[in-house]
Amino acid sequence: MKLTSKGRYAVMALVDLARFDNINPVSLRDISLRQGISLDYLEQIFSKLKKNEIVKSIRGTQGGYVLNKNPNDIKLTNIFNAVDEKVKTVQCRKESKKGCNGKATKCITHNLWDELETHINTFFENKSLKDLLNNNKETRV
Amino acid sequence: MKLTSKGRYAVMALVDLARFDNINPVSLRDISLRQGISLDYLEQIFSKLKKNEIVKSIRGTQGGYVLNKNPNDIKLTNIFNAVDEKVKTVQCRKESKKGCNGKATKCITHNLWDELETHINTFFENKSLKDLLNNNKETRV
DNA sequence: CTAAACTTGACCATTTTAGTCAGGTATGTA
DNA sequence: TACATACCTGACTAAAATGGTCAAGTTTAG
Repeated sequence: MKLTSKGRYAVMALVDLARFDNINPVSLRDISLRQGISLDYLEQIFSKLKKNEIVKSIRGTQGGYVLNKNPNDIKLTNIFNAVDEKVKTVQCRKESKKGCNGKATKCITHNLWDELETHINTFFENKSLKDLLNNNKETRV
Repeated sequence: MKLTSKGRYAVMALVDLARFDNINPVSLRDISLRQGISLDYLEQIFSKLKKNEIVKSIRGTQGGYVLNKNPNDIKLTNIFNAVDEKVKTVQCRKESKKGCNGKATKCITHNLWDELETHINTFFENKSLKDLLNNNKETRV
């Protein structure tokens, strides 16, 4: 059970972005340098963030990315959904007519995994980019 | 962010085991049939559960596995640790002298991932095999 | 003495991850 | 108008993790 780097980088990059975009659009090159994330990889990530209307892009010299919403309205859920970081605890999904593992009934631990999934997702839904900014200011060296 | 089948199967198998081992040792073949998990794969899993003293084995005909503790004392944490299902939200670990991503300081979202890890682990620490048995009886069809 | 069940370790195909690479296109500035 | 900077897109890939299988045992009840 681990977080993929795509999800982690997306959040790191957005926190970085949120700290600088009051002044100017922030270029991926700057984020890449500050956060130590490959530029090419960042481009993939931001392409998805843009499709999901979390950021806006400004082309040309002095261009870059800007947040498309208030940091308070960008939840971790939104970010993770955008980059396909999904919480999956069960293989067996609702769509399937069968139960779990090809059985007719739900597997005996089905409720547990549902509960776990909800538990994690709740955490993501309650954390916004704003929270991270505040948290970061407080604990920053 | 997904649960691996090793962790999921381990819990399923133990719940199954807990329901039947009052009478006799339970053979992996039976669990395999009831839960639809490959016998060979179950053997790998139970080898680890045994090393971690969660189950005991009884060899020979009519042999099988038995719980080694009270279901109330077997937490999800114990099971997951046994089969190497670990919750990993950060790459950067405490042992490393460097910060995250080779930087000198902690990455800006480090606290977040630590918090998430704690959040998930708390869930695992508070759930015992006994809870699952009860829950299962209540909701079983 | 033999069948049922545990034990161990090697092996492997597939999928996912975590990127790289190679080309573009748009636009502000000199 | 040139050109540097930055976004944009899609193909490609090495390495790791996953989810097992296979083979060859050992132990013990009946």
